[in-house]
Amino acid sequence: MAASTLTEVARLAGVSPATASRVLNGSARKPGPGVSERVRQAAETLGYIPNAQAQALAKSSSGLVGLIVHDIADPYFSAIARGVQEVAREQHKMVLLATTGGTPADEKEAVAAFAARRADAIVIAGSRSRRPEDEKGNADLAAELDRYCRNGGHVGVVGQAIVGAGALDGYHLVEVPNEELAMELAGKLAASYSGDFVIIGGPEGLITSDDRIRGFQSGLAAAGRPAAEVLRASFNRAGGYEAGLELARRIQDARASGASKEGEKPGLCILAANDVMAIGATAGLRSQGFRIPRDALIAGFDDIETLRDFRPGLSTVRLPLEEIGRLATLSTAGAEAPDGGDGHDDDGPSVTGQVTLRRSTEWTP
Amino acid sequence: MAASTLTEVARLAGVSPATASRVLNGSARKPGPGVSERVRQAAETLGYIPNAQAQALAKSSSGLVGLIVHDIADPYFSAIARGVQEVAREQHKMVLLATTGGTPADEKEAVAAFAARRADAIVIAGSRSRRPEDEKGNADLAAELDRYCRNGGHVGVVGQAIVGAGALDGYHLVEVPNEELAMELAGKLAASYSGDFVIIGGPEGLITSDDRIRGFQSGLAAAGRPAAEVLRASFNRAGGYEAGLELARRIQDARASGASKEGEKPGLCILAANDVMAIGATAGLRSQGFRIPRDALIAGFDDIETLRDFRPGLSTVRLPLEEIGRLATLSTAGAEAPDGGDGHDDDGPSVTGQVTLRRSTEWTP
DNA sequence: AATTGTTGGGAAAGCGCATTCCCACTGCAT
DNA sequence: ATGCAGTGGGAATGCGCTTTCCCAACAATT
Repeated sequence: MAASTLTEVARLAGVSPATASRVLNGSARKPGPGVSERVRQAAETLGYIPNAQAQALAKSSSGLVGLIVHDIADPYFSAIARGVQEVAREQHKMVLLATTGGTPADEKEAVAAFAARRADAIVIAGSRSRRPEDEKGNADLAAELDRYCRNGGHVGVVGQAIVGAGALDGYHLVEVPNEELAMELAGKLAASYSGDFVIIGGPEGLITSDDRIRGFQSGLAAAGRPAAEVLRASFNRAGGYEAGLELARRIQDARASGASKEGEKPGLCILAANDVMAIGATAGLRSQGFRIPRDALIAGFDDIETLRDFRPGLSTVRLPLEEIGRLATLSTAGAEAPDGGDGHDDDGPSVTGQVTLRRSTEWTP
Repeated sequence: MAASTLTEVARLAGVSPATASRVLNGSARKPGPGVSERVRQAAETLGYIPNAQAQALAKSSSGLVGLIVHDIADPYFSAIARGVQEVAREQHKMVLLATTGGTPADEKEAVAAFAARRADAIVIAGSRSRRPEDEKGNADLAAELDRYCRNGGHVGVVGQAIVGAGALDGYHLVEVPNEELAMELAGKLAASYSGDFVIIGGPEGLITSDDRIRGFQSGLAAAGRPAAEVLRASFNRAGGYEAGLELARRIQDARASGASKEGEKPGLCILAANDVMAIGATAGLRSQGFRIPRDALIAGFDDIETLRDFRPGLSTVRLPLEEIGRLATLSTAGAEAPDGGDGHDDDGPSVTGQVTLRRSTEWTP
């Protein structure tokens, strides 16, 4: 038994398919009450479900919004996804999910797939990369997105503009002031802690990571501190863990050489480029017997919800992730904010975060 | 500029649409090499992207798999989602996401939407409910799913069968032995801890929660312990937190009345129905000055990845969430396992978990 | 009473593609 | 030379729906 069609409903109701379509789906023309009732009845008894594919084909609008993330199980992305999903729901759309691990080639493919499905909008979350080996991939991705935009698509971009994309309408950027917030965080920490800083960042070229690192450094510089060393690792918990092990080794060395003493003051303050790296680093340090904040201070970035109960409380920058997802999706919805401006998309909505200091950076001599 | 169509490509290549279709999409008939090359060229220069909607309409198979979760930002669901996504990717399908908060009415709607999009499969994760107020909703959901199945759809169900669904082919259950594992966990804890137990569960009627609670109780009973009291709260961090506050109050009372003394032994062992509730409860207890495991032991369920670095390490039951998502999706893929059986779907694949004891339940007198 | 709107409904033309026929042509055996 | 299977390509139909256009019936206007 195949699903029943509009035509069958129409036949059962004794009307034309056109009329059935008008009553069952929101049309401008409302047929008379008697006819409407008959059609609705027929649809009910047949268990009619409109074929969204056919509808999309006929009116060329699919009610789909595509979402591209690195990894849906990463709490950073799942929080954004929740926001996207919410807005989609409000707008009676469905979200199509693609996870790419951050590989531009995969992202390009995802965009193509979304374009093939004629998604009304694409939200692309997750950091772009500037690594030389990604250059080709980025160019391809940009080209694919440009094409999508030229064909009337809207893309909501989280964080930073697409590398190499044209200045097309259709792009809507939700800016996240990573650098400024990182600077603020570093500044606040520098005010209360006088020791060394070290930064744990993602691979070089990952824009979000680089922005935050740059912010950390400016914050330190503004406070009259020397630039911090930057440890590179993968932008996740595992990367943080490795970096944590490396730092544990250094603290041990410093103590062995008498440059620092246990219990005196924390050997260093670690600035991690995101929360999960910070947690990973903490785990790495702990595995070597070090404790936070006794032996080292540490701060993260994002304020991941699931991690807020972590002990000691992780100092971080709270980012309204869900809101970011919402805004990115809303911005694609066509309803341009009526700001009396140049007509151009005025850089889209922008969000801000909030430096949040907790126990992990509290040092009481 | 609208996206170019197959017909345009065909015209540019000087062939018929039929031929163009044959070369650009996998058809049984392969046109000659010269023609193929011309068509491919034309497609390239035009930036042709096939219209998936039209393709789906023409061959009635959409390449879509629908995923229903309560909340994509919940690490339990996002882990499953990752598994689903992986398999979908392997099979060159896309996943359509719907979040419902667990409301049967919303889930029914999601199923209808998936059916409308002619999704090849639906994976429904997230606990069903038996609450009386959900009865109507469940029946509707079951009816919708049944209809979807009868129309040839496949649905992968995580955890427990759909309440009220018919015994149709098309349903594929990935069983999770919640009760057995909960029993095992409770048993192991009862072996090393002689005090009182209390259970923090989700709302009554939530099947996953109820199964686990039942398992806890059997485990205690098997160890010769009295049944534990069950505190009901919402099945998330907030619910756990509230329950934690309540338990803090009780511990305080017990101490005030001299029934228990600080530092003597943990006042009780808390069995939470999932990890996030356990974390919430821990936070609640801590907010009142209590510490784990000094003042109370606590265990969770799921072994959420993000929570593994939590201190003290949370005793829990490790569930292969990602694998569960994978299996649920794979089971819908039509390739029935060739088990020499009754031809029926042999209960589908099943997974198991692993009791994992950590510091949160370690009591050293 | 004749004309002009106005309304409610149907017929038909796509939307972009897959696919089933059908036809012209080749190479081979007869 | 005639018949045949085999091959590469096109014409046409249909997937299920929306929408424009058209037509009949009726009410409202001078």
